[in-house]
Amino acid sequence: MPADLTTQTRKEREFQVREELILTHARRLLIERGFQAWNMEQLAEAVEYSKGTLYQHFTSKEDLVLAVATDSLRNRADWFEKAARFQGSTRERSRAIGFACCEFAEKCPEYFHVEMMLKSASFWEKASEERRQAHSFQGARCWRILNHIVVEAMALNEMPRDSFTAEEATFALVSVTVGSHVMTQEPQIRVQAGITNPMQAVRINQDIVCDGLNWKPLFRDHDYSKTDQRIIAEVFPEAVNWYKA
Amino acid sequence: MPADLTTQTRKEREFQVREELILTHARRLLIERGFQAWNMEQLAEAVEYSKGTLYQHFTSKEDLVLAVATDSLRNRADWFEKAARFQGSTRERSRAIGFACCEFAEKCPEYFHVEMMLKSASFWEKASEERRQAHSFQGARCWRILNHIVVEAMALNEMPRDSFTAEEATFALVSVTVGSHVMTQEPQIRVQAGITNPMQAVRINQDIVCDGLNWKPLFRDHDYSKTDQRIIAEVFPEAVNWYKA
Amino acid sequence: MPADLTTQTRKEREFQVREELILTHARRLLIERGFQAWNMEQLAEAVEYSKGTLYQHFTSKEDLVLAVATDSLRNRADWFEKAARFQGSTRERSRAIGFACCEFAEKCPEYFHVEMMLKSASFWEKASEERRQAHSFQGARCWRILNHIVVEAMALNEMPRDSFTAEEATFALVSVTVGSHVMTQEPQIRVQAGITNPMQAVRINQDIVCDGLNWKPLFRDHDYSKTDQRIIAEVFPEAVNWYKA
Amino acid sequence: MPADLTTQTRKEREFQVREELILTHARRLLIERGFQAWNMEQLAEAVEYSKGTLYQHFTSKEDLVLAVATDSLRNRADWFEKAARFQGSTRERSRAIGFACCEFAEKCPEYFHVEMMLKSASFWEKASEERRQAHSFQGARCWRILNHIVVEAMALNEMPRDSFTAEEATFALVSVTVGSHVMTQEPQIRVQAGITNPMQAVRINQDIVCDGLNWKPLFRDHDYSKTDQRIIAEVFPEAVNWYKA
DNA sequence: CATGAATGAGCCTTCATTCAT
DNA sequence: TATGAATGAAGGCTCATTCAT
Repeated sequence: MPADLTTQTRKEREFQVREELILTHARRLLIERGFQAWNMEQLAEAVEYSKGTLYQHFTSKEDLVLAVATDSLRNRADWFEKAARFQGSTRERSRAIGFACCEFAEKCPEYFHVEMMLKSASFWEKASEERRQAHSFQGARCWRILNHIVVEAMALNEMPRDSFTAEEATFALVSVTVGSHVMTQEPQIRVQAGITNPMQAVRINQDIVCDGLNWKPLFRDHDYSKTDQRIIAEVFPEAVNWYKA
Repeated sequence: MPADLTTQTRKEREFQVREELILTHARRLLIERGFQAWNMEQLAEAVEYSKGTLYQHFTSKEDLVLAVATDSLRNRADWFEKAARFQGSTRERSRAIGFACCEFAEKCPEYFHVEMMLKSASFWEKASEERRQAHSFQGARCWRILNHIVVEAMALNEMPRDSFTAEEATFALVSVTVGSHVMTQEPQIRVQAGITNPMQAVRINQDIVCDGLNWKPLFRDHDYSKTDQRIIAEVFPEAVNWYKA
Repeated sequence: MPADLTTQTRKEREFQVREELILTHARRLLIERGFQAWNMEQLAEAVEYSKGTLYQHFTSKEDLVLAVATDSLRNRADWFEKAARFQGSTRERSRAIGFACCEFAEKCPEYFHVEMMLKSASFWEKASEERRQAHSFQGARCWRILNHIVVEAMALNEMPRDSFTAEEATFALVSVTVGSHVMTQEPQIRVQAGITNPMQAVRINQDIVCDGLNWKPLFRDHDYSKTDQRIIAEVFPEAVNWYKA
Repeated sequence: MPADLTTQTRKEREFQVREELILTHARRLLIERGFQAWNMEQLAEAVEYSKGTLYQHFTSKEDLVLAVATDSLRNRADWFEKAARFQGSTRERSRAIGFACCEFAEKCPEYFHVEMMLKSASFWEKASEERRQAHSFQGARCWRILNHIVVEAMALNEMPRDSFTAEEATFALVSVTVGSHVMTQEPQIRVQAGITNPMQAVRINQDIVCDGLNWKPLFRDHDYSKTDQRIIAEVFPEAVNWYKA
């Protein structure tokens, strides 16, 4: 193996490692303080590199934050994929995806802190085109995976196709999940709703929507505890923490 | 009646009028540009008062923005109250509240632009205690109104009480509504879900959740178009715009 | 006289005074250090105002520097105008304008330091449209004044019209003057050319060009010392310094 | 001959070649963007060497730019020398040098972009002593060549020696040339003076000055078109482009 | 000798907030 | 009470230069 090839590979590896280090610390700051309440100087100190080095990886603060968000989204899509491969009925698989959403909220809480930045035009303008596309791509992956299960459910007559389109059903599931996570973060709402286990609350809402879509077998007719145990064991063995809490 | 008392009262009236003027323009800026992309100078110009005068009404930019948000929330609670007085079954009244949510999203779009700020600790720290409480108060009003209808529905056996608690049901409705509004704003989601009428999409999701809660009469068993016409006519006569679109 | 009018006027006056103070110090820095070797912080310290105040007068460092340059140009045009009103033959009046050029170089040396910035596109982009136009306007004034004298000289047959156009003649005078000032600043050239009095050197060159244009009465046929004394006495009584040196 | 000496020589040759490569690209950047709007990184990319290598040739960006300028100046001096050897009267030879100036402006336009930097003390401080001297040396060469022709013209009574000294005459020619090039670059001046062919405008001004110096035979008495054709053919056969334009 | 990752001083600009008038 | 000039901290980003490999 030629020396320069090794060198190249090592440097690339180091570059990758450094980029991940930066992303990790940026994610932490995002979780702890949101977007505004930290600056590139502080991040540089945290990663023990200089500001200049940061800018060799990312073209702007926004570009960096978008990269964090996209990373999270990639995780989510990966979890979605794993969940979609769960052996079971379509409703059981959608349930597995529900778990994936909770896993996402648990492991990538910063995403919800960034979400609104993603709606501001000025934010996107400051990010590089490359990262914009990467983000869209991961978003589309998530949607597609869930949508395919819904389409299959309709094909198998496990969900009626006369009330809602597959897209409406997918949209309902996406909406209730995002909304539940958002609401779950509001201290006041938690008090009023008497929520002690946020993830549980999210999953209940997903069940309500699935039942509302008449996705068989209905939650109110069926005991999903066995399924849940299998999902945890087979798909998210590391998820016990939030599931038990 | 002493002259100075009259003066005082007039001054108070003028103060009120000015405060509302400021809030109106701040709301507009919030809608048009979000939180960052305008400053107190520009707001002062817009209201044709000086910056100093602005600070006689609000202790900081955050305080001002929170006041705008609270105003919106007060509107929402007011609309909820009107909707709750609608003559009809509990499900019909919840439906009226669904209308109120859409009315809110239509008339107070800035609220969604401010939402994230409301989650940042540093934001709340800069607002006055007075406004923080006012905000919480209006939030609680909204919750309570919807919650009462759910409780009543359960009392009347229009919604089963064995599957979910009243709080769970309320939370599900709140979550799906917020989530739907949020998702509805994402261009990519709109494309993927084929959404042309966002408000319609929100209301479909509310129906799905209500059906999921088994709130009778179910949407899939019942034609609500007459109810909807009545809601519009009796509660939101001015809502036609977004409803027709 | 209403109180607020007085106030207004006083504030405006103060604003003007401050703007001039800023320009004066900026001019000094430009002379001493060129464009790069000072920053807005240092200027702010020099004028004993804050950076923010600087930016209430000028939109950028470039805008400020352009304002200095335009001020100088305005002076030049004013001096040109005064010179053009000198009582005498066209050649004598052009001679008076030659004095004005020297006066300009003496009183506004920073202009030559800024000149090249004025050729960089990125410089102009950062200045406000308003100042760009003001600069062009003063430049055009200078040209016009000199050009009119040349045209008149041709009309009176004091300069032949068969060799060069009026514009060519004007351009030659402008070029030799600018070039002489530039070259005069080069220490090496001064040594090689044995220049002790730069202004004198500039004026000799102007004479050479006028003679080259065959502008009567020729320098080599005529003693202009009386004219020069009159110009100094009547047009630039304060110019003695550089003239005597 | 020892092996390492050969190697050394080859390495030296390569070093030279690389230095020229760097200078060539730096000149291009100077022409295209001036001094500020490019950085060492971009130059390194352009020459396909690393930044470190750049710094083995030049001690700083300023040092590098000065080297470019000196190179140009060396060209100018070389062209002056060739022109000075032109067979003809002194005035014809000065005419050939006028051509050389145009050739210089055409082939080394970056020199005019760098000129101002050369006046800033901070620029010179950052360049190496070696390069500073090299630059002065080439500047002096140019002056000397022209000056010798003037001296000779006076010796031969082709130019009167009673009006101006040889140095004054040389200085006038240098000044008008530089000034004409500078003015010729100003868009506004070009418009006002109706200049379509900048080089032509420069040469007209040189003629005016020579006539002003009474350098025989005068331009207005003599047809120089034959001379010009010879100069082009014999001294600057490659100059046709700008001359014809 | 060549490399290019790492550095960090430096700069322009913004804007919420204050306070003398 | 209303004003708006003045403030100055803060922050994103650049880039010439260095030096370990």
